[in-house]
Amino acid sequence: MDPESLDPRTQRILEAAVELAERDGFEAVRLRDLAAKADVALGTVYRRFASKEDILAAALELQVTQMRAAIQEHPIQGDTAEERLAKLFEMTTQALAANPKLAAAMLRTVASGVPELSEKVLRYHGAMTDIILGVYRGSFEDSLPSQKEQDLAHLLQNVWFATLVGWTGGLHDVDTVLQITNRAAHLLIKGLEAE
Amino acid sequence: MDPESLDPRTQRILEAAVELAERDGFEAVRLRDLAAKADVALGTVYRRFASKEDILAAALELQVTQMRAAIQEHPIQGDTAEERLAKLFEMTTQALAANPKLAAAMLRTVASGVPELSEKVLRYHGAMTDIILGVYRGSFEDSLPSQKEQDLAHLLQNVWFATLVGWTGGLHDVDTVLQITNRAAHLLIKGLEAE
DNA sequence: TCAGGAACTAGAACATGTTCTACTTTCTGA
DNA sequence: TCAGAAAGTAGAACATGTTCTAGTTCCTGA
Repeated sequence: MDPESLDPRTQRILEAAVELAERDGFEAVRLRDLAAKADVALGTVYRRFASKEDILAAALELQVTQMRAAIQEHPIQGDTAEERLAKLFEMTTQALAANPKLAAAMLRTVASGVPELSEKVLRYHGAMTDIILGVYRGSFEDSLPSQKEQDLAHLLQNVWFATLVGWTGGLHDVDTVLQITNRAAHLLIKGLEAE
Repeated sequence: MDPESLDPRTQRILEAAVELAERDGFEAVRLRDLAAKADVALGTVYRRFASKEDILAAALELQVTQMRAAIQEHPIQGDTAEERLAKLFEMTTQALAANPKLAAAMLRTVASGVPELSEKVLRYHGAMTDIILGVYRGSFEDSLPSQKEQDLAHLLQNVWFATLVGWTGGLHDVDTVLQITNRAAHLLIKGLEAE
């Protein structure tokens, strides 16, 4: 999922989608505009992607995969798992908040429930869980994570995702996203210890 | 939000939307079909609702409000909060699973991030939090809930929501939704006790 | 009662996602 | 090298969400 590994047309299509979504959101990713911007024919877009949402799902996958690589490259520092997780969520949430319209478009795609997307959504999900797990443990060595660790990673991802959805829906602001997610991390870790 | 309190045309529009979504999902809620089924003109649909998603958001709000009334009427029995919450999630998840396409359409709407929907989404959210809080406490008396109780309700709702989205997206099955949600309830309650 | 306005209706019109067609260009393997 | 396949292109065509128009019906307040 290296962007370089993609053929040039696919790369241009994804770049154009991201730019359009950044500027004006999901509806602004008009496929005629997208094709023009990427300098391909509309038919070519549809040869490579099944739908508009498929394009955005691919863009998301790409971004998350790059993020995982970046974090493995420059590990997050911190003495406790809770600290490291707080930094992770701070970083990633700020990154999303820097382009709120793009973030909303991608979250909407993940939540669309379109069966054709499940493969890509699953890969996004897996990458995100890996990241959380790696940060929690403080390393990306691949000794098998315990069931408890997996539960924690999965639950935190769910809380973060749902809270971000609330943010994109105008239910609360970015700070609230972090507060809620950190509260969840705190409580879940405490709960696991108490078990 | 009593369905009876709605004017007949609005009621017919919402009923038609739910029927179409139950049978064939979000895309099948074609507004021309919907208007025909509800026996109103297309213009009337747009006089009452801002968009297709606005209709589904209204339908969701209605269903959740009815659910809250039903639960207040017939409280969930159980000795511990954890038991009662497990029953609540079991009931509600099964109810959604009985009409998976409708459920997917509604969740997709909640996650769409369309700003115009935020008012309705907020009301849905509030009603759902009330339900969880009431079940947790074992009563709907309105003594002020503590911050901890609110946190718990909010977090559980997030986990449940995100997991349902995963289910509608084909990431896992209904049983998994319940396992994850119950695990979260267990850990969060433990975490709160340990604090 | 009735004038004026609000809501409704049928249907055209428009925007955009998606598909299809006819033709051209590029790649691939014998 | 070159024939056939695969991929690309321009653009028409179609489906459906959304808006608009013209005319009708219904309600409300003086």
